[in-house]
Amino acid sequence: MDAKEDRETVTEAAPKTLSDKQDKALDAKGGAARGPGRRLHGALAHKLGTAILSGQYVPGDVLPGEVAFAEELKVSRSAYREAIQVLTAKGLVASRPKAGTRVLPRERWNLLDPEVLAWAFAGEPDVAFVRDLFELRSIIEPAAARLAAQRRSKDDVRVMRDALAAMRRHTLTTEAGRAADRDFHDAILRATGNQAMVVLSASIGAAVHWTTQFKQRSRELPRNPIPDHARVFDAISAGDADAAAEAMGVLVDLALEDTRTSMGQGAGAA
Amino acid sequence: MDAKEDRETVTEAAPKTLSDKQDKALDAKGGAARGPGRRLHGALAHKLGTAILSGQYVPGDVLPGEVAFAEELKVSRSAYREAIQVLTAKGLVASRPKAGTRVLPRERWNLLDPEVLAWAFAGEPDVAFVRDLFELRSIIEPAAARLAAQRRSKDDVRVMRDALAAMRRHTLTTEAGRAADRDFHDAILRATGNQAMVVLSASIGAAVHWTTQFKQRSRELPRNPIPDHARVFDAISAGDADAAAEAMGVLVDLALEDTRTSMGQGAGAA
DNA sequence: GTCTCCTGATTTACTCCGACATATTACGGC
DNA sequence: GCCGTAATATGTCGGAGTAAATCAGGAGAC
Repeated sequence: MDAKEDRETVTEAAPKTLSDKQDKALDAKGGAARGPGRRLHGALAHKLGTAILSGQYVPGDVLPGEVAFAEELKVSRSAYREAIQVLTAKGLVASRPKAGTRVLPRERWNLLDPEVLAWAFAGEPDVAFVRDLFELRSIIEPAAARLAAQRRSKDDVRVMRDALAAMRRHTLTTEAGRAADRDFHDAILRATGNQAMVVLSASIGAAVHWTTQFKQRSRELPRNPIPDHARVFDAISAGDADAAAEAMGVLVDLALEDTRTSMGQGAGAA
Repeated sequence: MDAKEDRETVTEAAPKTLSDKQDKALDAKGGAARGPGRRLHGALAHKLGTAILSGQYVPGDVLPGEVAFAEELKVSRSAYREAIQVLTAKGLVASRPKAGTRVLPRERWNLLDPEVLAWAFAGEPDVAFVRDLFELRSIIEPAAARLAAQRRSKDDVRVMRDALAAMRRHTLTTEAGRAADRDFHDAILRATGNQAMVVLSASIGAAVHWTTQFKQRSRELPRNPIPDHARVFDAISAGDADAAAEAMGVLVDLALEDTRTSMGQGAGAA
């Protein structure tokens, strides 16, 4: 019937046919919505993960017992336990018989896990953490650009060129433009031929994605980011390692500056 | 009575009082042993994780159905599912109703997760991957040393001095010495005051730990690593950022060289 | 008299089981 | 060729029983 109309909304598959009981229970608690492809335990993990990342539970806190908490959340123990296993796998909590499930110290958290990163940015982001991420980015990306300039294949260059063109067409104000931005940086990391770099790319890309959203939130971008990207592309394309590293360094610094001023509206960042 | 005698076997706490049925089932499959603090689903996740990391299952492969596989592994469906949730959280697999559980492409794997890293080094390590990790290390650690030189507190310096002293006492041939080595590098990462760095420290530290074991496996260390570390310490202690970065660069390069020659015995590394 | 070590009881997570609900794929009818 | 229907595997549920770690109590040594 109207299934076709729903399809026409394209892109992200909207939550459609849902079980009534479970979602009401979660929605009632103000928690994460559940959609297709998003199982109950996944939504639970999201809910609990954001609660921990937002400081609602601090390291050392011990969660209520399985039976009590599962009942409070209106889910079965199975679903609750599976959610806890997810959090355990990401280093957020640890459970032991008799001792209960307690939140681990922050340094045990896998903060570079893309999902944890998403949880960290679900609420108001920690300004200090964003600064740390950009600092990491300012170390990784110039080095990656240097390696990419030395090792890039024709195919890598083509992908980067396409991404750059897409960035020109749409701008960073559109989702398509931001996706192109991610593709551009991702292509550079991949061109290094280093698996570890590619994995970090997923994390850093996620972080950039979230911070970019915050930039957009406050006002129009004051500066055109295309020339910076073009300089990086030209250097990598020409195989000039030093120039690539330097251009990328400039790009990241400027991005950090933009983000800082956008976010600093609330907090007094120097 | 004889409990004391058991203690005298020292080092690794041997699995002692165990449930009989489960462990026999796992041992029979040649799988991961289960000990205190190691739950059944954790052991299962380890077993399946190593199977995936070792290439026993390749991306795109679909695992047997829940009921069939759980029965084959001699565990309940609950325990099996919880193990799968762990693998899902680390990006190794994804399950969908009717479609089954399939192994995701490598770029989706959270290779920087300490546990995944451990699984990767459980069997014969991939030489290319070790090279990638050292390349990442050669980017991160010098930059971290630079930041540490600028920001280190008195306390940081003290921890580093203690670790260095411990390295001198025990050598890298003992476990205590290797722990001191980890502490030293960890202290540097922490001294940067950057959370993201500290998290990476856990990953890189794990990687270094595993590769160091491989170095030990082949032969005595040909070179004394203390002077390299001492140079780094002196530079950081003196607050000389450039010297710290340079000394750390040398240290990592030499470590890579040692590892390469040790591992290259089998594979023909240039 | 105080402290340490051992032993036990209790609480909690862990594991297992069997059933039902739901989502997705694949087949067959229109 | 499109749409509805049925089959199948994952997802969710609730409860029962097991194993393990912590806390409290008591016996022994200093």
